Amino acid sequence: MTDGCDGDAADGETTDGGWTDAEEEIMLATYRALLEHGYAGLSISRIADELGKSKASIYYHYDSKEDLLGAFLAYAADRFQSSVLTEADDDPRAELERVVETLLPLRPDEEMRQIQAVFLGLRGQAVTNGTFREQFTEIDDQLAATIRGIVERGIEEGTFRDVDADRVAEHVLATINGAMYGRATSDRETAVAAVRVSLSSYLDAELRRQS
Amino acid sequence: MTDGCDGDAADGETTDGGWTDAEEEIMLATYRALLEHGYAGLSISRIADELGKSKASIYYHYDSKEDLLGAFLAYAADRFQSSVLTEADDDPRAELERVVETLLPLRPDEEMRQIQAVFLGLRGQAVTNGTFREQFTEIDDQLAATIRGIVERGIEEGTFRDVDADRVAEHVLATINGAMYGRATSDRETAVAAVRVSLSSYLDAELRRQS
DNA sequence: GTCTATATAAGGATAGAC
DNA sequence: GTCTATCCTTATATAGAC
Repeated sequence: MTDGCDGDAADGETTDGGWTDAEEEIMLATYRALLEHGYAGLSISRIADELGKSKASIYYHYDSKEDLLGAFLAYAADRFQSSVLTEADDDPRAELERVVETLLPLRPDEEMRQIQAVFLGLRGQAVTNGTFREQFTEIDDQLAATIRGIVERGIEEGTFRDVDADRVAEHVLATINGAMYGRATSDRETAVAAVRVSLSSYLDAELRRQS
Repeated sequence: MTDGCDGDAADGETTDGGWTDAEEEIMLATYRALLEHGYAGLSISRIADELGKSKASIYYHYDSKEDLLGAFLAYAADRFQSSVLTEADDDPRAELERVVETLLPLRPDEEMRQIQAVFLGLRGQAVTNGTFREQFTEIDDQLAATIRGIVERGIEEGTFRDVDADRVAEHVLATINGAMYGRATSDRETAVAAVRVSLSSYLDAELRRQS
């Protein structure tokens, strides 16, 4: 990578993360290009068009397309994960429900639909791209840890039964991912609602104290 | 499409489906090319290399790359679905477990891993490709119907409780898809086993008669 | 940091011979 | 049905001016 997450706070850097203004503009242009053309149709030319600058200016900031895409995935993952971690400290069951609603909203707004579409478009490449694969491994690891943490807290507080938190977390994550994936790659409109209902009743049955 | 699923049994057609020998060879070459280079690296040249023939010979059979890919997805879906439908008439709970084991094997052989990798690589394109999207909608519809049918049979036979078969089916499908997807696009090796255990205990709790 | 111009390769697709 | 040869477009990436 040309630049990216190094610590030195050079001029023009924004408050969050380690992205210069120019780099962030390129990331946003990449996002728009992905939305319009999908991963298969993504090119440096397209990104440059969205950016309103020349192709060469992109190569000043990133050594190659691969480099740029790696940086973009890190950028997107960062924003994706922080959107999930916006949680007040409710009771664990409500917190769990809010994580589900965040990742798998019953009525997603256009922005969420787009973010997930872009994300899943990239994730499809992880089948054959090792760098992407590593990054999505980390993303899922962190999501699973978040869910597991909530379940563990519920157990400690005595709100939940003494279940295997890891199993529950993996089940919930897989179900969310599967429904998210289905929503983004098919037109089975009623599926998500059915999964949401079933997932909630599963969690109630699995976690509620009197079994 | 140039040819494909029309009914007339022209010369050179194989027993199953509506594929001529030449077309099936192209499908197999496409499969190998996808395995080696992934969707992003798939080109007519690569397919021709795998086929051992010239690019032009492919254009004799298919009008365009898009045409070829549509045919390939239909071909792959056909083989994928028939692999799931290989079920003897056990009791419904065992049949359910075998569907899960087929789609989400604890120890997948290399062939299954490859089939799923290719499949998910294509599915990633359904985010932006309407034709693919329609085909995956149909695939998921049929998988859901298969699962739902087993649950309904169990209810009729009195083996299962009177649950909402559709909800259970959508839950199971989403969980399977999510775990399959995770396996193909990340390196979280223990996740599938955890999901399998959790899914089995969910089905036991949800379906067993005395609630 | 950004531009124009360009090198070089690969892509999809067709023409016409066999 | 398959081949070679070719057209045209697009892609990644670089050089060198400003």
